Amino acid sequence: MKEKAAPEKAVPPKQTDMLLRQFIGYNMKRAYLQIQDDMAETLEPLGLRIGTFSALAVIMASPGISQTQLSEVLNIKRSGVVVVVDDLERAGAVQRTPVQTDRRAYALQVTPAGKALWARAEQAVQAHEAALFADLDADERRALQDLLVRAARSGAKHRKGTDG
Amino acid sequence: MKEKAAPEKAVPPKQTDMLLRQFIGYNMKRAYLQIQDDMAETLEPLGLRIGTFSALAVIMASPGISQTQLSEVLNIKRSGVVVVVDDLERAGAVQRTPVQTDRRAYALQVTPAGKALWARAEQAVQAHEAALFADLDADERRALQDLLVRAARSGAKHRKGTDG
DNA sequence: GACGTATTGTTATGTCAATAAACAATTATC
DNA sequence: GATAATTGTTTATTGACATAACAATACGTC
Repeated sequence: MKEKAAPEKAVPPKQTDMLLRQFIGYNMKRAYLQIQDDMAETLEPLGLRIGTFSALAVIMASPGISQTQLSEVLNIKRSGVVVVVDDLERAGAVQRTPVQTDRRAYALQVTPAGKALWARAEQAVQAHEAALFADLDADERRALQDLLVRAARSGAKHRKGTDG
Repeated sequence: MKEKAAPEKAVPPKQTDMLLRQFIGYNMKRAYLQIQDDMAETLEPLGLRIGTFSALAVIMASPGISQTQLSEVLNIKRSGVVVVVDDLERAGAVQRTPVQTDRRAYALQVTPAGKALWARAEQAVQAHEAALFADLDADERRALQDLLVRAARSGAKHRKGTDG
């Protein structure tokens, strides 16, 4: 069920993605897609997707946050936040609370059920990452975290001049 | 032009994505999206997208490769390869060559123009990554590369059991 | 207080990359 | 030689976004 007829000369000894492996972007993409797929599988039984999981985390950490603020933290547009919050509200995990000082805005709150859901989700993802990165010891995992944060920062800084 | 009316109690001192920063997946996503956007900008003047750039690299490294094999290397479906190869062929960078032993398949070849294009693209992306990761020294970049490869491998291994 | 402007959340629509499903032509297998 | 599998392709669908317009509300200035 693998190679059969097709040109045998192709895909010889050496790796076919040799020329791509030199790039951080390529390796980052491969790692990211792997992790993302696994993460989605982990969250699915809890009724969460990556987007709703992330939003729930932010609202947990910042109760009363507005949808506009949430969109800035998550780096998506306000219109995108609507469907995410709709989803979380439909699941009973989050509530749109009126803001006294501004009747346009909602203050987002995590319900008790939402807090319980977050506890389960956080634990599930922690366990998942622990299993996923079993090959990396604690030091290596810390190093990876640090390098990823710095890479993102570096990208953001570099981007400042060209994204406007 | 940033925060104004909205609930001041929200987004207090601490980071609103505190609960997410513990996860490698979150930091990976942020870094990846940064890099991907920048990469697309770098390739655009050359008439390439990330997908076509990657395909060109693989065909460079494995002349005569078939579209099915290419789809396996790039981790996309055969139907997705069609548009990528169409694009590269339209640009005159790649050619679909008939295979003697199998009249269904094409052996993909990079044209002279395609080789020149690859040389320019490879150099552009190398320069781009050098600038993008200027904050990381050579050792750190190597370490990041290594950790990303191992993370992807770890994910793939972990996935073996659950993706069927 | 009244005016124009800005902001919040929302809806509708588009985009982009990728998948899924079906297909004709060809090849492999028994 | 009949049946099954494979290659590349087309068409339709998905998902996760962005864009653009909108009503309701708030702000800034006179």
